[in-house]
Amino acid sequence: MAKFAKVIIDQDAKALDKVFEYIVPQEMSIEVGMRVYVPFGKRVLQGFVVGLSDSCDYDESKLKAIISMIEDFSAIKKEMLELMKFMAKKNHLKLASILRLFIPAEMREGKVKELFETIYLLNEENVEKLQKNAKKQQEIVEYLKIHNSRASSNEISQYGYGAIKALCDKGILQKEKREIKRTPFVLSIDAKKVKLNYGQENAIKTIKEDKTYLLHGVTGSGKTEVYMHLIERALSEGKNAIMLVPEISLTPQIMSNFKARFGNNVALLHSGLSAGERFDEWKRIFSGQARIAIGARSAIFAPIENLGMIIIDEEHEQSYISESNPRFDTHDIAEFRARFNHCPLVLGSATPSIESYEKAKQGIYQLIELATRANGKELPKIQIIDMMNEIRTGNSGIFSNQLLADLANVINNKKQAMIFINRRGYSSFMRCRDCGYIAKCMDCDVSLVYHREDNRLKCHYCGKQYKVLTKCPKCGSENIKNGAVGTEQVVAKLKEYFPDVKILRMDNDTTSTKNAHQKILSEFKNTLPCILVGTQMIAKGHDFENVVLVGIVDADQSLYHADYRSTERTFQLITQVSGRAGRSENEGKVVLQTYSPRHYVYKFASNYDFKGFFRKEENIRQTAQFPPFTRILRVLFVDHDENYVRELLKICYTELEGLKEKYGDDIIYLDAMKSPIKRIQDKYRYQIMMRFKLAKADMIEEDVFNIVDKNAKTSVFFEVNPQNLS
DNA sequence: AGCACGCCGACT
DNA sequence: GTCGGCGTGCTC
Repeated sequence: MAKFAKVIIDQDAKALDKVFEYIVPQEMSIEVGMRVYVPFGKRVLQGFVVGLSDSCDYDESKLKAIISMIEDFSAIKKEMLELMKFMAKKNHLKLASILRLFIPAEMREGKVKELFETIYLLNEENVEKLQKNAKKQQEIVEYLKIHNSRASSNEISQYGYGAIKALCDKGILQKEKREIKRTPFVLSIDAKKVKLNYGQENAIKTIKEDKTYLLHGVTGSGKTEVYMHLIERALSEGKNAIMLVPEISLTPQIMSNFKARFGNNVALLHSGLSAGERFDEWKRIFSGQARIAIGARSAIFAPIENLGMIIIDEEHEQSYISESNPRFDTHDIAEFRARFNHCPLVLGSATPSIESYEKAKQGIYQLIELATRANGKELPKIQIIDMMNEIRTGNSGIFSNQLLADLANVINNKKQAMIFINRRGYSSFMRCRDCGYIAKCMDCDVSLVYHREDNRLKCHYCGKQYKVLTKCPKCGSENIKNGAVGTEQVVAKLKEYFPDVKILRMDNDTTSTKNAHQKILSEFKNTLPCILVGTQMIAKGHDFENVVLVGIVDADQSLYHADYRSTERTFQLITQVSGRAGRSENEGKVVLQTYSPRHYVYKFASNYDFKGFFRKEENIRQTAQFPPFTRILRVLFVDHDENYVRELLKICYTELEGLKEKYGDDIIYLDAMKSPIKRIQDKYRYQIMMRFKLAKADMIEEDVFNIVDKNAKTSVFFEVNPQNLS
């Protein structure tokens, strides 16, 4: 029996991000991976046993003993402990925050953040008890007075735990637990058997080795059927599988297909599950009752042993990169687990990411192509409309004459159309027409977006809501209005042209509840003629046989974003959206409206020429020295205290500049700046952006981590090849 | 993260 | 003097 245990305390603080050692009581049969209660200072905390040993590195006389085991089994399996080490090194994350990804929130005592939130209420009667010199406390009270006498704990935690506690003791603040409810998802089941074509058969035969495959299949080529066969084969060999899909395409259709095929062998992990349901699914996987885990990003952490197949569908999707809290790329995790289990990893997409396709080109991944559609149908024709030309000929509206004519045609034939808009809310600012003032969020340095249905202004970063302004706070003018077009306005305009036609809207606002999503889609399915207006989310996986026209209102939206991936994203978007038209015997058409019709992305996208696009884009990235030929590292400093972050930024930057001498032109770029959104949730954000050549990238990264770690007391986040900068 | 310790300004 | 706020440091 081992005498000492190495324990990681389950607290997300930088100062605690190390291994603590404890004595294992003689009668306790502790195993690696178990969760335990340990004495820590004056408190009792939860911890993870990550190692056992007969010797200890710390002063033995100061060691305390483990109090008890939380469960009598190892919640963290060996593979996951290895994964923890890998992630800590690769993404420079705190150990406890990684371990938390591996178990459901339900299991962690009092930490079910998603479901509970502590709210502090101001008790006006006791305010006179405030002491004059208690500045922090006064600030808290001020803050609450401005915010309707209520605030969540993370809104006011900046003022210090001590001050909050003092206020609670005096009765000036009252604690309240608020529950956030979730609604479960309903499944309808219908099984389908499809005959495979040659390409599909070939793919299945090829995918069997311990390596990574890139499955490039045009829209409608039947990738899902390939996935099912691969999973089936893994099961028949006594092995298990994980399949990842983007959250947005976790549609009832896909889920019911898998449920119908694999029954109770499947555990579905999606955001619609309540904490309890999620825990139940986790337990089914953990105990081996469920052998297939299907879900969004976080399902890659499912405690499945003996993996025989890992699949990432729509591998190019942004959502596979976690952009908050523990930041990681799902591809890396999947790669790790596949190699650990010696099984195939399949990355599937109709529009692979440039990164992945480049790897395939270099032979790191094996490329498999599905070039024909399973139903043998042609892809819909894409017509590009030059909107500048429309303006020149006197049409300054949202819709081109061509699109209007095609829509009229669709309606006459009692068919359906989808109108795609490239962004939610569509920057509907509230602006003063006299002085130019724009309504902004108090805590985040961004403009508020006007939402018509509840007539409110919302911050898309922190979710805070404000009443609509009737008077400009700056100049007092009453001439203050919301500008620009959004999904709502497109619907309103369409109603003017086609007053008798059913027009549905689907975006983040109309689908805040899970069932709303389904309701809109089934209404669309059953209405002829009908127009569905929506954002990104109508681009994914829904098959509607009566859709014969897809309109892309403003394709350029994602194009001129200051982001090296924006062209790639535009290509993906167009391909994706176009795939919605003409799914069955009806011939489809796509009308693409743009203000820059000569941009190369439209030429390639309208011909469905992925390879041509890849060659062009690859060339540009290579000459401009962008990923995948270089690596971008963003170091983000976040803190309530602006002076502190700025000071920290300066110190780190100066020291990082020293690396230039060491690495010469392996460092292409280094600069320090404010984050594009300077403040989120009242925390200031500054960043250092670096770009370096691949050859020495790992070494440079390591040095950067060390330099920043040495200087920083608070939260610093590292992101490799960040997606969107905010 | 959360708790103790200790310094320092305000006030009976 | 002493009460209590707030910065600092430590937890196996």
